[in-house]
Amino acid sequence: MYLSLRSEVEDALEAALAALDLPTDDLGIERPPEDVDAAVASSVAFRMAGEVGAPPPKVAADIAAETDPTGYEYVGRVDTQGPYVNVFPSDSYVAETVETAQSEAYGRLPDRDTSVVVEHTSANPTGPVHVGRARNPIVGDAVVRVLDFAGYDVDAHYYVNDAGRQVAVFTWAYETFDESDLPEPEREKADYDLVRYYRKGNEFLKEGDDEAVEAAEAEIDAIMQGLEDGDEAVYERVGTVVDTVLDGMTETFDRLPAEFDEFVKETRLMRSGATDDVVERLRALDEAVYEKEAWQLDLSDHGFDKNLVFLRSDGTSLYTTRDLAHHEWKFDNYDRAVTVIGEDHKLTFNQLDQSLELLGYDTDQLDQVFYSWVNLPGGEGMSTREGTGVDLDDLLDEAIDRARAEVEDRLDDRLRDDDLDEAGVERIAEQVGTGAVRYDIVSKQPTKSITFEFERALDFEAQSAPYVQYVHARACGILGEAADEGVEPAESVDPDLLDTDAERDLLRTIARFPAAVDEAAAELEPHRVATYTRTFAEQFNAFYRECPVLTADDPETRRARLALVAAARETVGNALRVLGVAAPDSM
RNA sequence: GGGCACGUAGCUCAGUCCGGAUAGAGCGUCGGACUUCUAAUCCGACGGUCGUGGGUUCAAAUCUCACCGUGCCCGCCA
Repeated sequence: MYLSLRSEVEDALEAALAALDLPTDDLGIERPPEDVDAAVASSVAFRMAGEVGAPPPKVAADIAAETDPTGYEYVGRVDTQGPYVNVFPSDSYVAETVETAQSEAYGRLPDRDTSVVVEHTSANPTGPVHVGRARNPIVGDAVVRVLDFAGYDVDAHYYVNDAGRQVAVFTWAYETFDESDLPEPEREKADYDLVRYYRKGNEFLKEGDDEAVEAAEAEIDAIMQGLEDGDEAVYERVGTVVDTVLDGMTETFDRLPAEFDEFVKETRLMRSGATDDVVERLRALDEAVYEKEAWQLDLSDHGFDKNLVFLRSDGTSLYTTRDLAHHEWKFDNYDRAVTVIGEDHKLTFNQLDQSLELLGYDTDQLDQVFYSWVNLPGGEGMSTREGTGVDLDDLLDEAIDRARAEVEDRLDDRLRDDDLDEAGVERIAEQVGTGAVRYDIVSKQPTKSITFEFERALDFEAQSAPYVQYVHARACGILGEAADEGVEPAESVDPDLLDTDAERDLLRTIARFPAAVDEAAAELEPHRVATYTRTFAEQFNAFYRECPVLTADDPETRRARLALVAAARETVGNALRVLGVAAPDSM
């Protein structure tokens, strides 16, 4: 609705400016500050003041006078406040917003007939997911949801690194060490079970005596070579380790939840011949050089100091080589490809982008979302290999425990009489606990680094998931109560019935939701939706305070407000779904 | 040394892409509101040289340049 209003305002302003013989290329359309009542505003008068030779307020008044709302569906009154031209929405804007927002699909944008593959997480399958890695599935899954909601046809992919050196080390370690030499696993789960071998192996390679390490390295190299040569037995050995660990990790991702449509293995691109094929084409490029027995791309003419090695001197491919084949495959199968990836991969990714361009691809179809690392207080990093950091499973457990304690605490002085049983307590604890962790991460700009603080992530008060979830629960509560009393939301609403500031502010915020989705999708910034939910919650709470619904003075107002509550519930419910945060019916 | 990112209140963050209305929240501190649709809520007070300095502009947190600080990267690892 807001998007339509905005484009109508553009048309109306353009027409007014043209009628005044003024340029129409810069309309200065913006959203006014919260304490200004207009829905859309323009600072165009500043820009025209010089041209016209009159002070901005005078110019604004002239433009406003020339702007004719008739013929526009959503443009109501046009007014000025000093140098600003302010546009107020029409009655049908109000009525239509309340009506359309009551639909389950509110905010979902029309199909764009465009397929997008979103690759995210793609963490090495080497062990339990720790909090440092958690930013990727959380942001990645939110990007998937935002794009889906914005009308794209989205597939979520996890690119499995099953051909790298680390996996070879892992396979060797798994086959070499005996369980009796390992510590107890921290959890009864496949990834915790197997990571013990990986850690033991790395420790051995670091501290074992030279001769033994050399022998181990030879075995590891043999595994790498086996993969490169297409040795089925080696694929199978590696696959056993990778699949087992990945199953454990997937269980953790499911808790968030972060869901994948497909796990694409690197080895698939080796076995299919795609990697060899791209190597041939890379070698044929003008930028290809053969130095120190390794094939590389000299990208210095394209702004890269460092050569990109794509074939080792022993003839094996590198991660980036396989990733080039991987991206060619994406280009063949999708209209767009988005990768959510840590900023430490930025250089490599830019080289990959450049290489794809040299291979003749249109890399405008390729987008990346880079995120910064998550650190522990005190500047300590997190490492699977060394076993430092906070496991995501532990964080989620703790979050749910705290949420459960919170629900139980509130049980006694709970006003609402809805017979909350044990399953209900558990349901709320999981929705709130998991939601809090997820929201804490998804609500921040990915480019900013995060210092992970347990207490802050699990603060259930304002600016957290529970704060927003509570709004949804409150709306559900009112609607449930109304249904019990046999009161139905109004099907069509007389805008005059919703004319307090609180009602109008809430309505305007509801109307803006599709625009928020559109912007978040365009910029690949799901945190914008989180920012939106926060504003939304504030507006709803103001409405809740100011406007009694069930005890409103007359039946028409009651039903009109109820319709507004229904619209609010769908809006905040869908906003939470876009973020991947549960929307509880009660709390 | 070079490249990229970040720097907004004591702390955690929006706002920066696309320059415009007194720079907004939350946490913390202090003071208030539950016989009224759920107090995981709300209201109020206190708190800011938007890292520093220059430039562009009628107008700069936002654009631009320099500098400072922090992080990441600069491997025949991923």
